[in-house]
Amino acid sequence: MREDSTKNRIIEAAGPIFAEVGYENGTVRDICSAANVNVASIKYYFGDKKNLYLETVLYARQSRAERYPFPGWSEETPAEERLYDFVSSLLRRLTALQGAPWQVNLLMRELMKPNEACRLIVQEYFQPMFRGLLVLIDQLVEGPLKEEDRLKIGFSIIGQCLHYRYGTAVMDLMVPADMRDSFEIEQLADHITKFTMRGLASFSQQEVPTQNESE
Amino acid sequence: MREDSTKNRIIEAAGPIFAEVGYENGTVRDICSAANVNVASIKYYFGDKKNLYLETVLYARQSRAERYPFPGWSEETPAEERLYDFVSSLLRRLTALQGAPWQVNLLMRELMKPNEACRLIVQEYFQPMFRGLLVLIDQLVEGPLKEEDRLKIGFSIIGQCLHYRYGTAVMDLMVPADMRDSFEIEQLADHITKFTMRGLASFSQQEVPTQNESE
DNA sequence: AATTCTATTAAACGAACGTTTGAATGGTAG
DNA sequence: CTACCATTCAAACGTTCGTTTAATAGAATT
Repeated sequence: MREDSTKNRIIEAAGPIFAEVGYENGTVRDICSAANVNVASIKYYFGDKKNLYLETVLYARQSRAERYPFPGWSEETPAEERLYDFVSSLLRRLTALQGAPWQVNLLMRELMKPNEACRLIVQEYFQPMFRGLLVLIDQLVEGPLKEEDRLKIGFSIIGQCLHYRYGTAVMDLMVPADMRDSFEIEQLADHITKFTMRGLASFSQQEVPTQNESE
Repeated sequence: MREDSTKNRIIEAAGPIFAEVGYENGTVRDICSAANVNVASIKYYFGDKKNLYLETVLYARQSRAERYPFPGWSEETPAEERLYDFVSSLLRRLTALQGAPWQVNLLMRELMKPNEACRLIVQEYFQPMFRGLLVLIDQLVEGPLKEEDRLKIGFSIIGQCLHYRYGTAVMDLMVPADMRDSFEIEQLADHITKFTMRGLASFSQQEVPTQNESE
């Protein structure tokens, strides 16, 4: 799979192009030109452009999952440290503020299309991460959580992280150039961790509702 | 401007189309068909398609700023209530979880393009909101804040909100259907407000660095 | 050696797109 | 009535796109 076959060369050429300009703006001629293959190779190896795109997204997902695995903690790792590791890993995956590899850009592009078939693929990419986060949240909060609160807390955490990818326009506008040093991944992870640890405190002594008093 | 002129009819037809399928997938023929005008009208009124798109984005920005203005508070409004109002207004602007008017979708689409000229327009749309949020943060935190922390806190807040728009794929996947009732705007705003109020506590008794010990 | 399969190529096809043309329409002013 | 102007229209233009064809060369197989 890591070989220099023609099929792989096409995918590796298509990836950055699709990631940068999107599916409809990435022409097969550009891709084939970048891969040094004939345009007919698309039909020969992938059937059509749509399927080339699909295989490219699959390839991106797989290559991405192999890098930056979420850390495996030892038993006595403090919960706050785990949260920091999680946040910084996620930020690193998104490589906030700087050029991300095309795999990330492509997956992010897919994540925001509401009605595509590729969505399931992206969900496979995010769901395990999110489930891991939910487990982590349980460890951070003393006492049981309402399921909806677990989810909302999870969304609060990954929302803070993802914003450094989605909101680049806002970021670039609001953060002066001489302050970029304070927005490196370590410092962002530090902020989000502290902010979140405090935010979680609201739920630590929360009453868990009995089964009778449902809203 | 609110008249039923041909030009306006074209923009109002182009808006939902561009918002749903994007610039390159929205054809002038579809737009003109929806507006019941001839295709040549595009050139006649807008010059070309690119300019039609630009005017449509401008129109969306203007119509959107008029609705859902951020609330003006009285002097004695508690800071936490102001935060709740801000968050719920923002969420309402984004109309999380349900179909948003095309103006929002179009502006969101623009917000994520990193290299477009339209970006300045979107920044005009978001910058005042963000500046207002920074002022609010100052009121919520006792004592002075480092500028970078003000920004990070601001990003934490709008990150939590925007995620309910960007991350619809994750949301739809993780939130079971019978739990959607707990994800209405009021409850989301409630969660984010509480979560944020706690998170802000980390900064309330913070030491403000003297001018000498810069970074 | 003859045949078959795999891979690649130049060239063209048909469709869809943004754009443009040139005429027709209808109201208004001279 | 005539001339003028803004507006609308059907039709076509030129380009680009994804796709397909038919031919070719080499390797593998019989």
